[in-house]
Amino acid sequence: MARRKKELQSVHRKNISMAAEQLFMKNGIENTSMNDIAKVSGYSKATLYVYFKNKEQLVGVLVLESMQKLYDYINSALRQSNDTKERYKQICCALVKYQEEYPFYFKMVLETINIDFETTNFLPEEKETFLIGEQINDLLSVFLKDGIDNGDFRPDIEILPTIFSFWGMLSGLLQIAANKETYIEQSMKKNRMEFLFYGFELLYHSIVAGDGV
Amino acid sequence: MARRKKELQSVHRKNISMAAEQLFMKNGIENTSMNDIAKVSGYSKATLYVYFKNKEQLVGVLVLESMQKLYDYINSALRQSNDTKERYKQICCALVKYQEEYPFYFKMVLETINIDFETTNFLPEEKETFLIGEQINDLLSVFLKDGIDNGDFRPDIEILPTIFSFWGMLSGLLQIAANKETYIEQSMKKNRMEFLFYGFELLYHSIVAGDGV
Amino acid sequence: MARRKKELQSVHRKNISMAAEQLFMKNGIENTSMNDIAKVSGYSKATLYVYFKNKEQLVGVLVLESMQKLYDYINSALRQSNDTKERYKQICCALVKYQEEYPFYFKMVLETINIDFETTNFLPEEKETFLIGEQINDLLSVFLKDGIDNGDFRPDIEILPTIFSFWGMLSGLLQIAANKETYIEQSMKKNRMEFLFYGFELLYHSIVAGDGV
Amino acid sequence: MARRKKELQSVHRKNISMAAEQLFMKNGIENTSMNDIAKVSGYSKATLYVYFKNKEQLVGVLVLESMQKLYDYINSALRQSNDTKERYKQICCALVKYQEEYPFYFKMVLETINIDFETTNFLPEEKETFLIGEQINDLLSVFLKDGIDNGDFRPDIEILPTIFSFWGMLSGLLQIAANKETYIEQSMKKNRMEFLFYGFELLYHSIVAGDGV
DNA sequence: GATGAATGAGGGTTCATTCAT
DNA sequence: CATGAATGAACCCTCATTCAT
Repeated sequence: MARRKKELQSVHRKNISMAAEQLFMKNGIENTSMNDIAKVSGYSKATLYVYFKNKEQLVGVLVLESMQKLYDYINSALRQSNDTKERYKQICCALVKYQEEYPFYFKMVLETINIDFETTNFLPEEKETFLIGEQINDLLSVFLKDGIDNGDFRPDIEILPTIFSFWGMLSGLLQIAANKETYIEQSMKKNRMEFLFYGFELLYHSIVAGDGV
Repeated sequence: MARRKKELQSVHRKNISMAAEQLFMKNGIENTSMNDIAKVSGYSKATLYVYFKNKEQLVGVLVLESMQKLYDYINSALRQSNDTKERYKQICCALVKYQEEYPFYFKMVLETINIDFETTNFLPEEKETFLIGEQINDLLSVFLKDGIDNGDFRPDIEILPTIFSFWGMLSGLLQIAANKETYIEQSMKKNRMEFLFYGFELLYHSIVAGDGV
Repeated sequence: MARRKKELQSVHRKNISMAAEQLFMKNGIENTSMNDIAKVSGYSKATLYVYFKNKEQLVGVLVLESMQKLYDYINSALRQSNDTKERYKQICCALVKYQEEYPFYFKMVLETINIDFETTNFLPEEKETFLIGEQINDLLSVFLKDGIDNGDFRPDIEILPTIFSFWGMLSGLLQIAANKETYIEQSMKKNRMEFLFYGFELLYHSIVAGDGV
Repeated sequence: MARRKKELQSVHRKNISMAAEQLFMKNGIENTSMNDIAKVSGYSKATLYVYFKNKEQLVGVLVLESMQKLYDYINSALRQSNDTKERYKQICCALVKYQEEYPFYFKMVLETINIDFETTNFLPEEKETFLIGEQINDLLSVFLKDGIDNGDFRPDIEILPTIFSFWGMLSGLLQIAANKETYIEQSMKKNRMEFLFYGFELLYHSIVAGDGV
């Protein structure tokens, strides 16, 4: 019984958060009102506040969820193969998949996380999101080290700065691919995915060991 | 007389747009109200609408201005030297400078531009912004071609996809450097500029010709 | 069984009303939500409405309870001594004690009671509160008459108007002493109790028989 | 021209504040919404915020205004006569008049003023209200001293404690007279004013010099 | 009898925008 | 031309209350 109820609870939360997600994606967070979310989710505005403390927490939960999924994606991407290049590609694919599912949070994850982490107030969701981010970095750290050990990557690259650079660069690439899809299609002969893989390939050169790919 | 008035007009526009710019930088676009702009610029709220159709247009004009400046920065960056590597660094510095001056427009330029370019309504400013973007791309196109011709860059890179990839990647790098400054400082031993130059260098490897930098 | 249940009922009512009382004192009636009361009392919000018709009734019950206590206080104050002056002081002390315990109801008792008593709808609690008020007045009435008979009070005072005047004046005094405690301490050299007793003494003069205290 | 405009401004403020006053009196401050005020005043809700920073300030302004009037009333009451008893009665009449005009603020003035005066934030209106309160006390201080010098008042009364006691007592008396008007009329043979003057007279005895009134 | 779930109604406040002057 | 004045619409959020179970 208790179980049943708990399930119901989480169903409602899910209904609401899915409506929110959908709206955040279409219109952006700032341009999505609790009213909109209420309408789309089919609940009354007041009910939203039964399941989520406020809008901020609703966003926080969504970001956290997406972050967990991103971790899973990257984790399973790394398990697909032992070949460095292949693993790199899988990671890129994971990011593509993630961005397609959570276009909005993608930006947020890269922008908002870990500001004033020790000092100011942050929601529990924000903290957990941060921790998962750290775990993802650990995953990537191992990947890079393995690649260096294999001789696939240049031995002079620095792990952490490289990870962060890649975070920035890959997300920048994905964003431009998403935001300027039509323009890219018109000006070059590539569709979005082709463009992306061109960019991924390009970036791979930046760390690959001297004798080529 | 008519001339005089036109000059005055543009003075007022400048006063307003400068106030807006200043506020956008301090508080962000969303958190800057027309009221704030009116107060800082010294004009009445209604007067703002004499000189700008609405807030959107005011933003558009500012984006355009920043884009023009970006063009100038990149243009003069390329004139500083004939050495490919050096010119690359100058371009990076231009972007850093630009981001420091126009942190907000930076994101916008990369996100908003040329959506629905043929079909929907867009402000004249948006069109012009787009055109300057094209000119910047031309500049970079020549730069890349020169590099290939010199043997500094790999001959197999494709011009336009590379330019766009770099746009995305460099802006992603700059954004992450800006948004996670403190985190970067704490987790690695690098400050923002050191991190950035590590990233720039990394990315340079992605196009450099085989025999090294 | 029926009896048992009834007892339980009243236990629940007590639990709720005590939680409410505690919250009303800390935050005021207006700033205490049924939600707060539910949380503190340990019952669900809906259960509150099983035991009390609505918030108003819950307040009404609490006012009634406090009124009963006030009656007890005054009653026992009068039993402490046969000396008129001493009894007056004891009554004042009873009021002080009451105000300290029920700061909120104190005001309510003096403000809200017996408005539209004959005509409009009023809760049974309000009626009972009123009746206890009458009993208190009876107590005071006897006290005044005794004082007059003893020659301690001026013979020309009118009983009921005097009682009511004293109600108003003493409660006003207590309120000002409570609300401006710090100001009083700073502007005169008296703390709250010293100020109060100065006031009580002052007011005693208003009814004392000619030859002084 | 400028003058004309200023007048208009203040007309609007007056319209709004009068509507608010009326509603505050009828329903209390807490139970009066900005919406109500908008409707009654005939302005839109947004316009209210053009003329008053927020609800708090609107209340503050009203309290200040009433306080200024109270000062005027008391000041002119004291100028009406040189006879101590007569002046006392005039003051009481001033208070009656004040309470009739501003029943709501009467309570506020006695409750809210000068809490945390040095330390916390308070609106400029609150500060000014406080200052006028001080001036009123000065007025009363002189009145009491004169009475003592004349031999009309007991020489052993302490000025400030007496003033404060009277503030509390008189306001308590006025409040009870207002809140229980019907009850008073029914239980004694006095109407509100008769009851009040009985109380005023009673209280006068508390400070009058020994040989009677 | 007790409550989880839900909500209608309303709270104060902000903002881009309009329009008569 | 410049603006004081005004506002509709929207914002996030809270609350007392109800009702099926």
